Amino acid sequence: MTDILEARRARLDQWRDKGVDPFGGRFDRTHLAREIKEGFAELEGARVRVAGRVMGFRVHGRASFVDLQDVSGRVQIYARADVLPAGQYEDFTLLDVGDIIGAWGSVMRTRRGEISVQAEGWQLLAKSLRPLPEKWHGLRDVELRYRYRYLDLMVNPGVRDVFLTRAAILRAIRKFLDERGFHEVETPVMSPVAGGATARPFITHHNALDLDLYLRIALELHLKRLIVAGLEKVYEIGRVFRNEGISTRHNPEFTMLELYQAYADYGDMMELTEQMVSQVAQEVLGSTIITYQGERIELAPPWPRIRLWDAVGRFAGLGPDDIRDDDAAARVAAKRGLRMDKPPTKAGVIEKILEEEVEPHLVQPAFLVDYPVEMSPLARRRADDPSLVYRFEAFVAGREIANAFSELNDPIDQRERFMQQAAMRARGDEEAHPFDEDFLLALEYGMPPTGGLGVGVDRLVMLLTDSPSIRDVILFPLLRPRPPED
RNA sequence: GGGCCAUUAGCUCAGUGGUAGAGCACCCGCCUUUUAAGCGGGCUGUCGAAGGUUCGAUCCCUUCAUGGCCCA
Repeated sequence: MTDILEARRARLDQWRDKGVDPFGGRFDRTHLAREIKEGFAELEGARVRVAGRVMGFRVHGRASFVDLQDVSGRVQIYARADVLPAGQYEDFTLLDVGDIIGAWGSVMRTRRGEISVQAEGWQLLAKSLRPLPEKWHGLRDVELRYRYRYLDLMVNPGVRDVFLTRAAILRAIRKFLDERGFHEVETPVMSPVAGGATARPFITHHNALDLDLYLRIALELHLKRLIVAGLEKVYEIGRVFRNEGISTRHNPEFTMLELYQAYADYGDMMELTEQMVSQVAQEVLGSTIITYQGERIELAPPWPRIRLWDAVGRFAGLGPDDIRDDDAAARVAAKRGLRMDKPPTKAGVIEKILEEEVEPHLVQPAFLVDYPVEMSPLARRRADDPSLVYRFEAFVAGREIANAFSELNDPIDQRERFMQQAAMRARGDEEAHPFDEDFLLALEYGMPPTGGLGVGVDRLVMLLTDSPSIRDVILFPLLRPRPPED
């Protein structure tokens, strides 16, 4: 190991001795690798300037080949001693795999048909002092892939595609919403109360104010204040933080999209959701039909609306009367042997049954609608059945990808809901929604009827990139820190 | 939190109760259309950590660490 590092350092000194700065300045580039390959018919013979990392290096005596990788892909550099200016070929053979260079010359095709740039000159832009992972197998070790993601991206081509697709998805979402008159806003990450969802927050501390603050677990309550303010159509795409376990579906920090539309309701949100997801897929993948982990899924609207109690009845054989209140719920949980990690309240047991017995059946897109009020402290009650709220969750491939409701704008009902949640917290449910007096104050000024929607962006990206783990779509997933060894 | 699995060279992986291996990478030489270039020669180790069993442990046992998968 140290041999390789020493050899690279020696090479570095060699460049310096030659008067070459091994960490050069800017380089004017005219073409990306892909542009040269795709435009070869017009570019053949033309002079181009390319830059990138040396990923392969084949020396044949007085001629050499380099595979140069830039963000778009790879193009070969063909260097000949009798074409390059005096001395430059000899220097070229001193390159190492991993070095970053710029080169210029004419576009040509080799005898074997490889589109190449025949170098007429080149320069070193950055010396690499460490060996790259194995060129054929790439970086396989999952821990190393996450820990040294830059190497993963460098040598495993599919990984880069996933993250470029992620960027395209975010672009498509913003375009979709901007075209519909939504305003993108930014709200606090740190605040004295972490509400808008049921989850345990992270806590931090502001020194000058001597104040404990929570990292947000949702965007909801600040965005609704903006609806009170009259912005009418707002959205935020931002990081939220939940202090829970790590799994293939959970990372402690992840990205949520939330949007709120004044004078709309959850029915409008359903239409928006199915349109947005299918249009984003069409724009990014060129189709509304996707394959996720071997399942063929059609995302085009309309998606079926299934009442929650119908789904629970069909898949679990239970009705509202079986889980009428907390005591009944506890009996069902005991009878079914449900392993509850929270107290077996009505909300908790229904959530568990959905998770275990209903959601796995929802492979094709579907909306589960009309949730019990106990599960939804921020949603408006149904006019025809006050035990239910106007809420839906959208499922694709057995996973929740969106959650939405007609927002509760009655400050008196909202206060009662917060009090119910406080009671649940007193009974030991650490995830119950906190009481937020400041939010109630905003509601008391009057919030128009509003439809709100939350989308788990990482899960959407997983779906559209056929990724089995959330860590495959998060660039730097949380790992225990480990000091680098040398 | 529980179960199972993994951890051997920079990377990808074999392997054995008796002085540790391959390919890639790296170093030297040859080679002017190669592309997992080729040919010849060479170098590469705290076998995750600690303790135990043993004449002897990378291998067997225990604990721990990190990670993965499954369960909760």
